[in-house]
Amino acid sequence: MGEEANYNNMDRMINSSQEAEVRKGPWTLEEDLILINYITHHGEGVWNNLARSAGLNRTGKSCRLRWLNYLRPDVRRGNITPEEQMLIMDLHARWGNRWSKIARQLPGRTDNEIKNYWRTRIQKKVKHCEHDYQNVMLTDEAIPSTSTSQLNSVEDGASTQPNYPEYNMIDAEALEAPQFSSHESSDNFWTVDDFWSMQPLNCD
DNA sequence: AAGCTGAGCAACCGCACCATA
DNA sequence: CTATGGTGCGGTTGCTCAGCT
Repeated sequence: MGEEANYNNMDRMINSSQEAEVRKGPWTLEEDLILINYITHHGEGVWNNLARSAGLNRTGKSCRLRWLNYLRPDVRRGNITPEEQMLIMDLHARWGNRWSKIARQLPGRTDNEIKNYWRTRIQKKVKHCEHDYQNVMLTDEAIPSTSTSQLNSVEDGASTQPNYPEYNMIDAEALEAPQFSSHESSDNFWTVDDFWSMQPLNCD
């Protein structure tokens, strides 16, 4: 139903603009099949050439994105498990918004999906929990300020190792300390201790 | 039932980096 | 050394849909 609406929109887009121009917007089922079929028989290669050779009126960039984020056979979509969420949160705490790097630690997940997941789910929860935490601090001054030293401890990753099994999947390169010069490099930045101090996240 | 709103997601954009001619 | 083209990445946009009033 929704897809049909998309196709109708695409038809309108195509009809209203010059046919020769490179297409943008949602991919049609037909385009998907062409791309899948072409890559199945010829491999990925140079994307600009691929787009031309396959007869797709798309940029190589668009084809690459569609293939990597959606059409690849090993792409897993939806249903991010709690374990994956924990891993995403921990790796984000280590590396910041290095989505492609994070995605490499989650087989079948794409950087785009993780990025979207972070922005729509985790970031919202983090903010919500931070808000709750601030409210608690404002209303209960009896709580000792132990968090400062804990928050600083993120720099030595060893003290903050999560204890879920997926951690064994991470290779040595992946575990190297992140090269953060300062937190201002990312508005989204938060430390792993922030996470461990606020979990479980389902605090709503 | 209709309108509104926010969440979720696919896709695009712009920039940086790299390879090669 | 420089220009050019291809690729990868992070940020952002815009569309769709479900839930709410």
